[in-house]
Amino acid sequence: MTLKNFLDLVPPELLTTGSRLREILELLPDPTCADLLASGALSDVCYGEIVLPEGARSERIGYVLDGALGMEKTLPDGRTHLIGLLVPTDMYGRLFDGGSSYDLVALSDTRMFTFARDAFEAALAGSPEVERRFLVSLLDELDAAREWILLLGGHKVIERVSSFLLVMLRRNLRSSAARDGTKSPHLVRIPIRRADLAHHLGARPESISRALHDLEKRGIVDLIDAYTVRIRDLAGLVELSGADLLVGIE
Amino acid sequence: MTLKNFLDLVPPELLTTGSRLREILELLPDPTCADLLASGALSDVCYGEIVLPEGARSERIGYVLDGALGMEKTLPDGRTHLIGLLVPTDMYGRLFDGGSSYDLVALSDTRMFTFARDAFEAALAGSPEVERRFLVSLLDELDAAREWILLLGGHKVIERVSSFLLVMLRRNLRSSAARDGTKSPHLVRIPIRRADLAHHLGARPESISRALHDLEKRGIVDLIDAYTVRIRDLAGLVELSGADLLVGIE
DNA sequence: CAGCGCAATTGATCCGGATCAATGAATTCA
DNA sequence: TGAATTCATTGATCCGGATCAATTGCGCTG
Repeated sequence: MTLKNFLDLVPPELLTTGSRLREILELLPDPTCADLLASGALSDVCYGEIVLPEGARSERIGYVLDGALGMEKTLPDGRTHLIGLLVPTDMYGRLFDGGSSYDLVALSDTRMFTFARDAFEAALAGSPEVERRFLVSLLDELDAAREWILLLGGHKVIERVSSFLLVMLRRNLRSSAARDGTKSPHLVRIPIRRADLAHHLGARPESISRALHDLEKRGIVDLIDAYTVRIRDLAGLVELSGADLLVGIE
Repeated sequence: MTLKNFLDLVPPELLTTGSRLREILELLPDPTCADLLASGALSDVCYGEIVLPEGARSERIGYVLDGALGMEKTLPDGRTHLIGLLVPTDMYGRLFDGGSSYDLVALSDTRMFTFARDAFEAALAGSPEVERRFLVSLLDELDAAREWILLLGGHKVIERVSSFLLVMLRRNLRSSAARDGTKSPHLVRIPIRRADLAHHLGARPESISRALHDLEKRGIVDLIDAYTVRIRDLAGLVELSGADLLVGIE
């Protein structure tokens, strides 16, 4: 696998500013980069599959291309909690350290590109510059977690649903940015099922459904199908979300 | 300020395994360590004071000695959300990067020890070993954020209050560990006011109060005063919290 | 020591969302 | 093509916690 092959494989809109991966790849000296890509491989999983169990030290570092992965924590009494969501352009795999404290589960059929962990670590170790870049990507992750906490802080379900749509919209914009001056109507794809979304937002599927249809009745969104929403009134959505999740959407 | 003076100043129970600070200090070569400590200073703030406003690039790195700081996000409509809590042994100050996306606010009268940011960065830059250590401390922070998400996922207020008490208990134990075989009765100090705690747990002060007194009626805790709780039935508390936040206790 | 002010607690009421139950839409399979 | 399965949606009811309104308790200050 060469850098060129890789760039062909990965849809270009997934390698723009949204991700640190491209920056990292381009900072690497040729031989290191080749080593890293040589270890790369495509991987597909189906809904419900456990990509990486809690505590396991992953031998592969992954980059989500399509679909969605959930960070899922299982409580002793058998219940589970979703504590995070990985969508295209997100990476997973804990470097330089033990396993994570949650299962990584596919929340829809998902395609990933994975690298060998040791090749990745070698690449980072070889360049302080790159390691610094990786550190910043960790800070990003921390921000994402904090944003999630903020989202969960919205007491009413409709607030949380609005915030969620904005988070998703922003991610879409970030990854498909740059090209297409054609101000495409704000289409948001919800990559997971109602039950999982409800779970993620600390609510029940019925409440999510009602909230979405409430938003539609208010003229703020159109529901295209269960997994697709068109945003008609961005300002109204922001208003409802209460938060400043607008950041990054002009 | 020398290493010895510093260690005298800081209560020893705040420099045990709970914190990465000691590890970092001890890894540093003497001159670097001296430089770092030379830049150190004590700092006290009162309830409500803003330690570090959103977006500001802090010139000092802080280490909380006593009290509590809150990471507070202000929404455009004026409401605020607490998205994190810093208690003794926690550090703050974003290295190698811009400001954070939240205000840092004192939630009680708080004492910190602070270092100059450039001295701290220089110390890290001088040693990959130390930088690696710092990276791991970031991973810890990420875990803490995820734990908080998990806590907020508990739907009932009594679950969240129970989880909160367990989180606090564990932190106490971590920092006062090692010495005192005298299994002190599990005393938990709540370092913040009811209103802030409620805010933090996504509830109202009245609900927090009722939940705590409910716990007392069930014989699970004794309420010593508004800021102190004795845990009588740890297993019962864990049971109620639903989560596995027991990790690290006993 | 009395009075003030703030925070915590307790009480009463109301509403959002969980829960229980049923229907509708879409996909799979015989 | 029709039955079975799986989700999403809609409807009805109930409860936990928000909200509104006092009351209690404690540290300060006059």
